[in-house]
Amino acid sequence: MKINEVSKKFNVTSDTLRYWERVGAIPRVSRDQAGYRNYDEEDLNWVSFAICMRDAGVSVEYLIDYISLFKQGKQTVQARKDLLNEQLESVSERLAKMQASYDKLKYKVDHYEHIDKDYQGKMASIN
Amino acid sequence: MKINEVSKKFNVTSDTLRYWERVGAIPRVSRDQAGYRNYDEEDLNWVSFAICMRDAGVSVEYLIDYISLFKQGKQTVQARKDLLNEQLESVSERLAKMQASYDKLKYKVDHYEHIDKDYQGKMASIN
DNA sequence: GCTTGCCTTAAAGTTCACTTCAAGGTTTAT
DNA sequence: ATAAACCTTGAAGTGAACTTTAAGGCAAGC
Repeated sequence: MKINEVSKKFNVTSDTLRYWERVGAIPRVSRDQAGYRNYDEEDLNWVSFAICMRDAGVSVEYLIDYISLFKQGKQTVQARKDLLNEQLESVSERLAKMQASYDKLKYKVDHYEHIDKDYQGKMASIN
Repeated sequence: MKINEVSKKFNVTSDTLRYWERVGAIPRVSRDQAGYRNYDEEDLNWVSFAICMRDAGVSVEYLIDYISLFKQGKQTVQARKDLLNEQLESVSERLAKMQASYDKLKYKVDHYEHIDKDYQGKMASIN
C-alpha cells in the first residue's frame, strides 16, 4: 500500500506518516524498487496504533520510547506493558478531567436561559 | 486577590493568568494603586471558566472570541450561547473519540499476555 | 516523448500555548 | 534602610507536533 492510500485509509496526512516514521513513532516502512514506501499489514497496524495513541492524547515522545523498546526485541515485553499501563493511567485521568469540565460547561449552557432575565454585571458568574 | 494567590487557588501559573488577560481570553482585571492586578469575584469566575474550557480542550482562540462577544454586551447573548453549544459539541466528540481510543488500548493491554507466548513477528498486530 | 501526478529527502517554517527575560517599581520583614 | 519577595510591561524564547519548501526521481496516460 502506498503512502497516499494509507493517508486516505486512516485520514491522516502523508506528511504526518513520514514525520512519525522519521522521528521513530512507528518502525521504518520498507521501500519498493523505486524507493517508495510500501506499507504491509504490520506497518498498517503500527499506523493504526499510533493514531489510537495520539487520539487518546499520548505524546509522540511516548510512542518513540515504545517503538524503541519494541526494536530491542522480546526481552522488553514487560517494559512495554509497563509503559502502556502508565500511559493508560494518565489517559484515564485526562478523560475524567475532561468529562468533569464538559459536565460543568454543559450545566452552565443548560442553565444559561436565566441570563436573559439578568443584567450584564451578573453574567460573569455563569460566564 | 493578588495574582499569586489566584495562581495558587486555581493551580495555574501567574504567567498563564497574565497571558490569558493579555490575549483577551479573560476580561481585563483592574489594578490597585500600585498597578497590581486585583482579582474580584467576577474575575475569579472568568479564570475558573477559562480553566474549565481549556481542560475540556477548547482553544484559547475560542475563549478570545467568547470574551470579545461578552465585551459587546447583552445583544450578543444568543451568539455566545451558540458559540458555547458549538464548542460543547466538539468537546463531546473529542471525548467520545478519546474514550474509544482508550477502550481500544485497554483491550490491547488486557490481552497483551498472549504476546509472551507469541514470537516477535506477530507482535505488531497487537503492538 | 512528454506532461501530470505521485513519490523521495533534508531542512526550514508554522502554529499553539505558553514561558522566560529584561528592566524596572512596590511592599514587607528585619 | 535595605534586602527579599512580590508586582508590572513588552518582547523574545521554547517545545510539541506537525507542515511546507526545495530539488529532484519515477510512472501512467495521451
